[in-house]
Amino acid sequence: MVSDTKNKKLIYKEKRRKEIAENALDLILSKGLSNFTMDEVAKETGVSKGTLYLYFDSKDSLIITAFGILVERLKNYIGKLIPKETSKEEKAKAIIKLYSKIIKEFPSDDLLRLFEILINSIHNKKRIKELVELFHEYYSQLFELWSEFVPNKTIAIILQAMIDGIGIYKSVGVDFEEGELCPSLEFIIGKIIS
Amino acid sequence: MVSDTKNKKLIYKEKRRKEIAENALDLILSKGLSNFTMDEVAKETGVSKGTLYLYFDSKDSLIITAFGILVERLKNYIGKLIPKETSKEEKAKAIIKLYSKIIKEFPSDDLLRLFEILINSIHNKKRIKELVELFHEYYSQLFELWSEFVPNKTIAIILQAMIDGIGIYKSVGVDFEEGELCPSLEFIIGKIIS
Amino acid sequence: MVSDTKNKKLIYKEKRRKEIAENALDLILSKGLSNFTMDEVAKETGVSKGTLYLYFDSKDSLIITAFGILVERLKNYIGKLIPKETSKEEKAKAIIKLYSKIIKEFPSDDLLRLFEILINSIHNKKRIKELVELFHEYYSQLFELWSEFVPNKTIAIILQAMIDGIGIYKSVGVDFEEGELCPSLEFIIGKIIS
Amino acid sequence: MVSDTKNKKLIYKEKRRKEIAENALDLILSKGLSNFTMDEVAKETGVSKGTLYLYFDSKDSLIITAFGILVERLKNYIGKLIPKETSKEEKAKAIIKLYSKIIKEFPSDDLLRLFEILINSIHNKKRIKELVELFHEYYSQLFELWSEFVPNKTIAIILQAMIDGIGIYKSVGVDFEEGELCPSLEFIIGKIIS
DNA sequence: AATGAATGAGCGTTCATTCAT
DNA sequence: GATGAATGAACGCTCATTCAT
Repeated sequence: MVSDTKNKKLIYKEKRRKEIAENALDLILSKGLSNFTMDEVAKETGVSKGTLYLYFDSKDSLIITAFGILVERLKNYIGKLIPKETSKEEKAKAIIKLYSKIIKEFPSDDLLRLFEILINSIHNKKRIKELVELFHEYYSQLFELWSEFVPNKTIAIILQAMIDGIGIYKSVGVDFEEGELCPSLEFIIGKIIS
Repeated sequence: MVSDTKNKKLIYKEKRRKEIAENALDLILSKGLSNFTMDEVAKETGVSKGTLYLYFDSKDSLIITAFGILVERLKNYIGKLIPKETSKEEKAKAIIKLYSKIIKEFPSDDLLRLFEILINSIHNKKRIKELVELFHEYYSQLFELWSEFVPNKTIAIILQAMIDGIGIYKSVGVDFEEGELCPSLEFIIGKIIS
Repeated sequence: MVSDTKNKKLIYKEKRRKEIAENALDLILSKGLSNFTMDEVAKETGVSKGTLYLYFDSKDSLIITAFGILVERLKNYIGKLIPKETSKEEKAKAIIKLYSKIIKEFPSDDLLRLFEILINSIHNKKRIKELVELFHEYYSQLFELWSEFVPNKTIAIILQAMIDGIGIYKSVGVDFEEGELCPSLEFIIGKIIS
Repeated sequence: MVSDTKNKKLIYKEKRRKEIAENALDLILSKGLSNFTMDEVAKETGVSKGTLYLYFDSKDSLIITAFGILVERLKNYIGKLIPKETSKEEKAKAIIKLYSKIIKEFPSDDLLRLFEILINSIHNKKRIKELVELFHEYYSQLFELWSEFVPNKTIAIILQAMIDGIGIYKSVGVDFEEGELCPSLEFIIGKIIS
């Protein structure tokens, strides 16, 4: 019984933690990593600022948890889009379609903020270590996607880097010929997985 | 004579401006955009904080100037490596070699910080506008490199995005098989410009 | 009960706000509007500077609140002195006496500072708007005093302007024949309300 | 000869001093006493900031000199308007007209700034002493104007205080019935000098 | 467990004044 | 005599973190 109560409490606490982190993430996504404050997180969650420190040691650890949620979101987003086709040819087509879709929807603040958080944390040893671990969860899923079509994992990673590079380029104002982007992407991917 | 003295002063002033901006850039590169302060720039340059404002209107304009220097650095770095070969075939080989070199030297904090500054400035309308203009100077040079080998400019941009994407990936801790990276890159570029 | 606690807190908070504003007012009165700093207000109140900003959005809003207290003080001061006589003749005499008293007590820094704050805020659109609203509370009370004896409101205002003008003159060092001031005032008022 | 050169220099220096002070005054009139800077004075005069300190010991002494010029200006303005009529009756009418004119032209920033400078200097012992001396030059001229029509000097001062009070009231936003102001003023003055 | 008042170190910026040239 | 670069103390304001209740 006692352990039941304890369990309930733990579950409640975990729920609360997540709620806070989600609000933090929303703020990070909308205002940028270095423009969001603990005050706002507290206000958004409807608790006092002190309460945040019952669930998180520091702003840093809140950022890390928020980052984890972002990674989870992106994983789910991609997961749903991953082609289930069995024939290799159809799968190839589906992948091209998938990435065209992703790219079309850029600038996705989500992806950009993911890199913002990562890049901004490079001088924070402790933080970057934890973030990179979470980030791995996200990209390893993507690399697998390519694995069937390319000679080795490194090429898979490079292709994924290309996609993210395009996203960042779009976000920071590189001017793509809007109509040319998807066909060009298809052209490139086609060449490689052929 | 008078104009000589004036000229000397202007040159001196310009030199001072650059000195400050370079110190600012160093600090940005070493501590990150959101961790560097005017106090530190002053200390590093050996002047008082007030002096900085004789040369720059605001922290923002100092950041923009520092960014300009960074862009210039990257341009020079690339400029020196750009192949002068005339035969198309040799040029192709040279490009592959060039990018292998660039990638090998990553994680170059320079490139990463360039994107950090850009990404972090997205919520600052005035600043991002000026940064993007400077950024254009950098990447347009690169796009030209590819133009001979690809059907359109967009593909050139995508290839460059891929290179930058790899740089960012390396910087944030994606683990490339060190030995595989360059050959893989060559494989991809080869496929595309073939 | 809950609402009781809440109430207590609100009252406490309001008390604190007032305490801060009163200290600010004291400083304004003693050092002048453009010489008082948030640091001093904090020190005087015995709190940290940051705390001030829990109670006031800005220095401006603190000034406005302090000004409100000053207006209130002046209103109370005048309120107590306002004649309750019913016969018009007696009331006239009482008014003359009232103003003689006010003038005798000059230079009242209070009144002078009231105008200092107003005059110094003329280039601050937002602030002056709020100050003038508060100022109205003060002088409309005074104008009524005269209304019974003069043909129109404008004359009432002018008479009040005269009183304030004398106050300012005394404060800035115009040398009145001390013994002549009150009789002269009585002479003038007598002429007008006759 | 030597003394001639010296003289010339002195004259030149005095001219320069005045030029600087006039620019300072213009800035004070347009931006307010606590909003003008030595930088702006230098820029406006076309000299370096350091040069200002060859002509003035401090910002304070520049303010005092500028104040003197303002007083001079007001004296000239009034001087020109002072009635030269010989018959007492005509002179009375002329005075009423004169003050109607002055009041109509309010809010004259000039007069308001005169009081702003005075009021703001009350906590600056050295400065206020010098200002008051200059101020006397201005108002003593005005008091004489009334002297013929009133029983004593104090009443003359009070009437002048009334005029200045109206000016200040207008400047800080007291709402006069525009059409009523001059007739009311005439009514009051008429009553007193009758 | 939760609060929210309080802190205090730190930030970007301003400006009267000085002084080597 | 004139310069203008440099100073440095001060200012208003912010915010992650703490702690008594």
